[in-house]
Amino acid sequence: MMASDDDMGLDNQLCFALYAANRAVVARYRPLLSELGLTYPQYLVMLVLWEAASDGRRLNVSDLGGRLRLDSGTLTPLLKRLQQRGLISRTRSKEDERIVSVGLTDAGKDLRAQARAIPGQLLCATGVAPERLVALRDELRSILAQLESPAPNGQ
Amino acid sequence: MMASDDDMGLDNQLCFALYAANRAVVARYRPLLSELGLTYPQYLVMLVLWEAASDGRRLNVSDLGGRLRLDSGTLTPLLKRLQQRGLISRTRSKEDERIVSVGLTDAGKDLRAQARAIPGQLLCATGVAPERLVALRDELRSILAQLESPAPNGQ
DNA sequence: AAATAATGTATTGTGCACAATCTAATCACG
DNA sequence: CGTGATTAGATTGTGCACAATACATTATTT
Repeated sequence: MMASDDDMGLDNQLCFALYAANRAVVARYRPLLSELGLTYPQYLVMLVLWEAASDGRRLNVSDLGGRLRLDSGTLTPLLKRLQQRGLISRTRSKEDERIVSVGLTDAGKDLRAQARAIPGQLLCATGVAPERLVALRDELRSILAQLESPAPNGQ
Repeated sequence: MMASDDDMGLDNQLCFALYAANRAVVARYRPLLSELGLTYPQYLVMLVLWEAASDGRRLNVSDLGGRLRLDSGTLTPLLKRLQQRGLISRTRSKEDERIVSVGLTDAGKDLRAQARAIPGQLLCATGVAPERLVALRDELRSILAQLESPAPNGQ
């Protein structure tokens, strides 16, 4: 299968669109999250914790990493900052001292109420119909799944 | 217009899909670009420079920033690293000493031949039909344009 | 011409991402 | 038990991103 310059064009255009759109979304969130004292990755961590907390669950660092596809090199300092801000607690498991369990403090739980107002504003800012956003989400998930699957597809 | 929890769901899912898909694409590029001694953002800069060089043009730092939506705080150190690797030249304009003009060295031009092989492999790795990728690109561009437009759309 | 403003880039500081390495704790097995 | 392998996090180092600031150069104003 030959790679043409047209391939190069589409691939590069798609890569840049993905790269730029993601940063544009983050940029739109930034001032809103700044009011909560959160960065965008911190917000994503909080979303996962809020969801788990609604079932009364705590999560390990590796659970968070699995959900967000982030490793300990990213999560450890991020979680320490959330802890310093009093939003989460980090405790070593008594059963297995290697494991660090992460849970929300009362302040962390309370922050959810303020965060509720944010997503609607962003959906609006995209100026795209919800059903197209659903389709977009599904396409991105499909690509994500493909890229995460092993298949380096020799040749 | 009320924001429901469903809104929160879609928005968060879309944000995460965008965030994760972008990083997954970058991760797929990484080993390929590593053979060229480039990072992903450096590769994007080189793409812009390769395109300009085909017309014999040099670009200012602000031109690169406009294309890639990056500011000098990101570009200056990135360009210095490309210069250290001998891929680009950075020269102050004689007419206006504030301006730094960026152009490709011979080594930088030669690297394009090696880079040609890369995009095809990535298109293949997505496992998605080209026409769907075109549609995805256009959706992302549309969102990007909306988010970059001023319209905070009061209320 | 002198003062002021605007422009283009550079610098500094914070916070991701991720590779590579390290450490400590658990597990597997003889 | 003890040895080695595995696992979960933490640490270190590099390179983006971006806000804020600084700096030098050019343009504008008076």
